Amino acid sequence: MNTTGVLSSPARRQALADSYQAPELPPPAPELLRLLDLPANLPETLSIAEVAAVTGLTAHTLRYYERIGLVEVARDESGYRVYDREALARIVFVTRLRLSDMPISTITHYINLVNQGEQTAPERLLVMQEHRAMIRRRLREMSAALALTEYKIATYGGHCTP
Amino acid sequence: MNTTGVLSSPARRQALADSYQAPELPPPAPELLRLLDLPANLPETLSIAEVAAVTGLTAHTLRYYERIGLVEVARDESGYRVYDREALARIVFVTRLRLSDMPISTITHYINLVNQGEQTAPERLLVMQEHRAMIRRRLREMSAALALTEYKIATYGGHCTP
DNA sequence: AGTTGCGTTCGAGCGCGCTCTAACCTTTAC
DNA sequence: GTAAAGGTTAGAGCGCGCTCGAACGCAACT
Repeated sequence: MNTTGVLSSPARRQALADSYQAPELPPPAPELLRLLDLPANLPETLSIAEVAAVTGLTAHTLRYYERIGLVEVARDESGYRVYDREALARIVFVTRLRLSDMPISTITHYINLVNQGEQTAPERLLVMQEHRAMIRRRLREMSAALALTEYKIATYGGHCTP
Repeated sequence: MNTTGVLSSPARRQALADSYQAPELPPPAPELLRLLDLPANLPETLSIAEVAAVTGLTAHTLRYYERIGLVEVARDESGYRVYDREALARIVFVTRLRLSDMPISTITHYINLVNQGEQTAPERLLVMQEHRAMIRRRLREMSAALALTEYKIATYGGHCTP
């Protein structure tokens, strides 16, 4: 039973699904890109299906993220998850880091530092600086691979010699 | 017994290892970057350890790549692998594609097309065009993640809200 | 001749990041 | 009332890309 009046009604679910496009699974990256600028007209709290709809993650993955301690999610009287703005922000943050291939272990470490308070700021800075170096390296590698791919396309098939 | 005179002597192995830096495993990406411009003074044929030294892959991985059909490698009289220039080029090519996160199944498919001859050029082109689109998407995602990381660094730690 | 080290094959194992199943409960629609 | 749709947990399973172990062979050095 829902006495708070904030849980998802079918109409609301439908509206959310419509306004953010139902996630079609084969190409997952486009809807993940939406994360980089989330719509501002979101309700105060969201159900797990709604978070899944706006983030492009599956409900399974959201439960998994909670299980491994990446986010804490409140429950209603029936035990259903209730994602508030903070929880959603955390999910979005984690998803962005995942998009740049930060290992979950590193994200967990970083979030543990955050939970420990402000005195861990220097170590957090270090984590992010290392991550920046990794991203830059990967950007270089991907750019080189893009050049190779462009070359292959330009030569229309070509052979297996680089 | 080695009657060809091309197999690795300890001195040659040493020289190769010296001239290309022994691979130190914790950060694997730097030596993989070397692949993007291989040194030109390579011998005609290489042993598996030598290929490992110049590519940064492990001998285990090289055997694995051969096992799954990504490359064919000749043997000497004792059954040892002998990598000629063509095999090395293939390994380098595969490694570049892997660096851009092309799945091994796609690489296998592409290489099968190459082995089937010139009439598969159109399909190969398609494969590469799709791969290019994937690389471009990933470059955008990584750039966005870089921006987030720079922001975190600029605000020195910050919170878990993006 | 013996030791050391690089090579071979086959097959199992592993770490990561999900992904799914089973069994069960709550809410909503008809 | 009943069925459908969505939620819960705990735990197993999976696909990928290696990675490693075992048992053995060959080669070079001393």
